[in-house]
Amino acid sequence: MSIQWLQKNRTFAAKLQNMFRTHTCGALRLSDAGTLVTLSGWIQRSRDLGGMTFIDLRDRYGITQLTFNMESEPALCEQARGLGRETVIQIKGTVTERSSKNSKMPTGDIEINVTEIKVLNVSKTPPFTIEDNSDGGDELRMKYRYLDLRRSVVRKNIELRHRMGIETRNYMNAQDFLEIETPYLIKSTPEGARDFIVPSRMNPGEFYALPQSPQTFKQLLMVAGYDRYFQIVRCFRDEDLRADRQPEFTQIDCEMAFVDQEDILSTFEGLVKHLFKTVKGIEIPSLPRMSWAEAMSSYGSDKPDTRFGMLFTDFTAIVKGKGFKVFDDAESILGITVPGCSEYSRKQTDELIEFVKRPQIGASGMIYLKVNTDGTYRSSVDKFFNEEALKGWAQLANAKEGDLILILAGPKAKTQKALGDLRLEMGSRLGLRNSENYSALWVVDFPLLEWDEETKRFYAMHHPFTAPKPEDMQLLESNPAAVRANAYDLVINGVEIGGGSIRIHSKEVQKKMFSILGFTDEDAQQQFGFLMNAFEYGAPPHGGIAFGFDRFCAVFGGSDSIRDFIAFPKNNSGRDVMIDSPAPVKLEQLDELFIQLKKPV
RNA sequence: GGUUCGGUAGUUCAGUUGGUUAGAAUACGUGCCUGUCACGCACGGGGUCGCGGGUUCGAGUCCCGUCCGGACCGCCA
Repeated sequence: MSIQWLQKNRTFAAKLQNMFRTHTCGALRLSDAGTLVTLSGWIQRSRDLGGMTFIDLRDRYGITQLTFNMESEPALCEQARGLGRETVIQIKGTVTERSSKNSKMPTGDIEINVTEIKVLNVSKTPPFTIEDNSDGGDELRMKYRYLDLRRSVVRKNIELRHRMGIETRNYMNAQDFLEIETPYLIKSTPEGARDFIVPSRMNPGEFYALPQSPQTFKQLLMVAGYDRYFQIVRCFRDEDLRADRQPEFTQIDCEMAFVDQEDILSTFEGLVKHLFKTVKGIEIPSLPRMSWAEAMSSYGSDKPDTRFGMLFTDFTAIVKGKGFKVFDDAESILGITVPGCSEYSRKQTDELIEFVKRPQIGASGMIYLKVNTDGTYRSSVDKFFNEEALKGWAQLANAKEGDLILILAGPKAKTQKALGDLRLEMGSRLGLRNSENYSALWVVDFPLLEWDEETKRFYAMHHPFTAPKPEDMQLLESNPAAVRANAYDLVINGVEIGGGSIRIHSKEVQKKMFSILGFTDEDAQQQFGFLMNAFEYGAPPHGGIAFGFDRFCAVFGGSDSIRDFIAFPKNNSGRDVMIDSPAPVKLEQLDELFIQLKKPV
């Protein structure tokens, strides 16, 4: 698919010819036999058979086999034998049909009978092999990322990212969106993630911040009348990292004016479908919508993996108060029905108990019910519940003979999360999370606010510019926690790919929002006065969405980690091990910035 | 801030209950080989077992500390 896409979209091959090459290493076919060609590339590997030597010459486009014959060209053959891996060479020769073809290679029908070799640059022996199954570990591959990028598996990811970017721009352009750049040196704001800060030499003691997103700027563009904006833009967050989180990452950032939630969802459902179709060649059905409340109660997550079932069953009503203390003390008793696993051994169920008790999951235990194929029931709480009670559980959970019911009990939110993790684990164990299958949906009707016990205040679940649903507006004073927002997330295969909302466009509502979030009027004015003032000059109703571009690419590439979709990513500790950053700076540099370190490092 | 797994040849890894000279594969070097394509065969070089301390007659192996890397929790509007 990658090659087809490139052929369809490039005119490069025709323009390629120059002194270094007439063709790429992926271009030649049997129909080119007899042509005199010049190729340049890297030596992937050579095979010396004594009488003759084969070299695999590699570039971005593929691999072409070169042959050297001891009988006809002994000097050239000797020279070829002496060339090490990753040497850069330029050769001239004739395209020849192979006597033994290799059907595994696109160029496998031909080889180049070489008449001239020019070594353009030699290479040290690379620290790991430049192959699909490289022998290099992650750390080494990152240190020599320029070598890692030569591997076709990584290159395909980078190409995928390029196609995603181009097709995004194609779609957005066709929909009359303008791509507009916004500044990277902006101002630190208290809400949300920690900012990366940048000292200002010309304004001693003052600092820029790198944007976590262009949020306020895109809203100001709406006020300015640029009613369809997008940008593929770098964003920065100084928080701890994960396989799917980098300190700098890329968003497809979008905003529209004179729209409601429906308009936004349908516009960007179009983008999602366009990308699936043009990049993956898949026609996906219309995206289902699920309320946040349903996602939490049925999947225990606001980003449900809907590639498989195992929805939650709430057992609380039928098992609580029957004399089993664990259940009687629990706020919520929830379970999933795992199909076809009633034969699980004691060892296997113990393993699952171990799994849910890990501190990261945090359940205090797990109860199971095996609905055996002979119609009997076997549970870990047989002492407390008779056969008839267990039968009731199975009925409630819609369990068939041969199924295994796994039940967790405890505080509601914690139990939902733990069971959600267990559900994903069971999905993985049963092979139901194939990265080639796609299940995308919108999660809608998020709560506007989230209460934080530690700081005893509300936080915006999405961000403080999100508009409450008009019908919930009256609850804003009386019961803020119950207010739902016109906010939505795009979820694909259990990964949060995008999120957005309808924004507040009235100064009064925005002021009220800040006051609920604990801002004084002065703070709000100081931090976000520029936005609220702008709202006084005819701000249109507007809303938008942003997609995590790296994650989008990773999901399309079938990977959990975004690192291989970023040319030069950082490691778990935010370090670039190739250039060795971050790094100390000279004292003179700090002096210029009027910065003094607490302790000399 | 926390949990957890790992660090041994250039590289990926094995190394049993603490016990003789730390192994394999691959890469690298040398030689042989005319249809290979992960070519094959033979030979060879290659080690501060992350670092520091401790226990012990004896530590790659056990203990403590520390550094580095991976995954995760907290965090990430």
